[in-house]
Amino acid sequence: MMSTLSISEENYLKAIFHLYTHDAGIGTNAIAHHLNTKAASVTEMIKKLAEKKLLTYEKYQGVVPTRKGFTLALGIVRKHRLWEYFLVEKLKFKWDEVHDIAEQLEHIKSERLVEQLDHYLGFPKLDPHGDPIPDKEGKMCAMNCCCVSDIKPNSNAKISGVKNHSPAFLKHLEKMKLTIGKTVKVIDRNDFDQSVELVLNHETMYISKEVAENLLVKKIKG
Amino acid sequence: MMSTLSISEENYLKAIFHLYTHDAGIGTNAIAHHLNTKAASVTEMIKKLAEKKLLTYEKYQGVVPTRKGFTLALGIVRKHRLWEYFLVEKLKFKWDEVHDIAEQLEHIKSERLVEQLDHYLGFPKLDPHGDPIPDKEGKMCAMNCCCVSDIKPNSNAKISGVKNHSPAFLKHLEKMKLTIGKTVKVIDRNDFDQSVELVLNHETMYISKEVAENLLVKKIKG
DNA sequence: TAATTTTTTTAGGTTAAACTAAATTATATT
DNA sequence: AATATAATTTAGTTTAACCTAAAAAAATTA
Ligand SMILES: [Mn+2]
Ligand SMILES: [Mn+2]
Ligand SMILES: [Mn+2]
Ligand SMILES: [Mn+2]
Repeated sequence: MMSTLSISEENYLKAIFHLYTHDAGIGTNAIAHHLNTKAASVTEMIKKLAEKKLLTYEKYQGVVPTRKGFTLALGIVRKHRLWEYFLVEKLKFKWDEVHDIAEQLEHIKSERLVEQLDHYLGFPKLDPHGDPIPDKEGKMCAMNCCCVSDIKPNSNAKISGVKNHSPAFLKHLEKMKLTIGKTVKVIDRNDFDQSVELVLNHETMYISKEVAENLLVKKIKG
Repeated sequence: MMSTLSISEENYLKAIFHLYTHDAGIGTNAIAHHLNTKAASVTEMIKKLAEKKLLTYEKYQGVVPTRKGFTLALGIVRKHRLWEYFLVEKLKFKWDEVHDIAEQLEHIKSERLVEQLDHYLGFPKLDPHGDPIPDKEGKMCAMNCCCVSDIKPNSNAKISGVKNHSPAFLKHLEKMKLTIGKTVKVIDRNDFDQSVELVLNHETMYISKEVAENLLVKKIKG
């Protein structure tokens, strides 16, 4: 009744899910770029997923995930983030080392495994990068955050996540001690290079435009 | 330099390793049966693995794993058994539920992951079925065990493993409380049906020929 | 609107891993 | 030794997932 998906199919579904939820247009090229394949391959796979009612597709009109496709994608994201949490909290990996391994682990097929793992980890709500972990029903907490570059000067904020997940960026943040949970005060934005001045642990520091745009925070009163 | 193996290649290597170390002849048919494929598919794969110097092969003469192939196979077995241990000890799976999941997990590619997992688990020496877990260098403890049917009457023995790993057999053993570590006294073997009489927890019980042949024990003095 | 550029699809091929059926080699039986 | 049986290999297909190059459609720009 529920023919099991191949790893490729799962990866396409997940890519479409991500593009869909990040509002970005879900064009054939965008999907191809996201998966490191070519547009022609995407068109083929899209047809197969449409056959399986995981998304709706009309030629040249792009795709939209169906309820079923969306739910399946959420399940893969759930696994990915639970495994990342496991790798960091239990196996002592750094937050910049876990994504590639989770890309493999997310395809392990066993409902029991996911539920037991979730239980074992204490039903975490957020993964090591601050991304919400969907629960068994696919529900996850809303992330009302914005990037540092959108914060008004002279306000306090708590670091809550990253937009860019590249190891290079993550390592850079860690070196600067800009890790999740830390509180910062945004002092000012420099018009010349869009760098941002802020205070972290009572010390003044400057972060580049690139960092400010990819570091997510939540405003806090004060 | 070390082209990474596909999941299929890994499964063939592992099957050959198992047949090889259990003395069974490594015929094309035996491998095919072990992997649920057909002999023709085996011949093809064998050629590829021989190309990669993971085994030696001469037409109609069968195969022998090379040092390199043997080492790689050991690495997969190591991962399989470490994951089984993890599933039972940390995620509270039963010993009859872990094999299929470990069949998937054993193919996750990350040296770091295996070493961290091993460390996290406390470098276990045996998996939930009593099979030895190879260490990082491929060394594992020798299992000087034999099946209950080979034990002389009136001797004590400790349950140390299973020959048959099927969930049905494992569940059956658990129901009869014949679990690893338990001590039993072998009383007698019945000539009529080869069933074996033994004492477990001060109670007399009979086990069938099939059970006696697939339950592994270590003799103990007394 | 017409021309140009970009995006998407189609057509046709490749590769890994499977399969069936037929041919070949090895082993066992008479 | 001749024959029958079993194991193995070869030949020829299939399928999923990719690819390149060309065609078609859509979006931009002039
Ligand atoms: Mn990730
Ligand atoms: Mn993450
Ligand atoms: Mn197993
Ligand atoms: Mn085992």
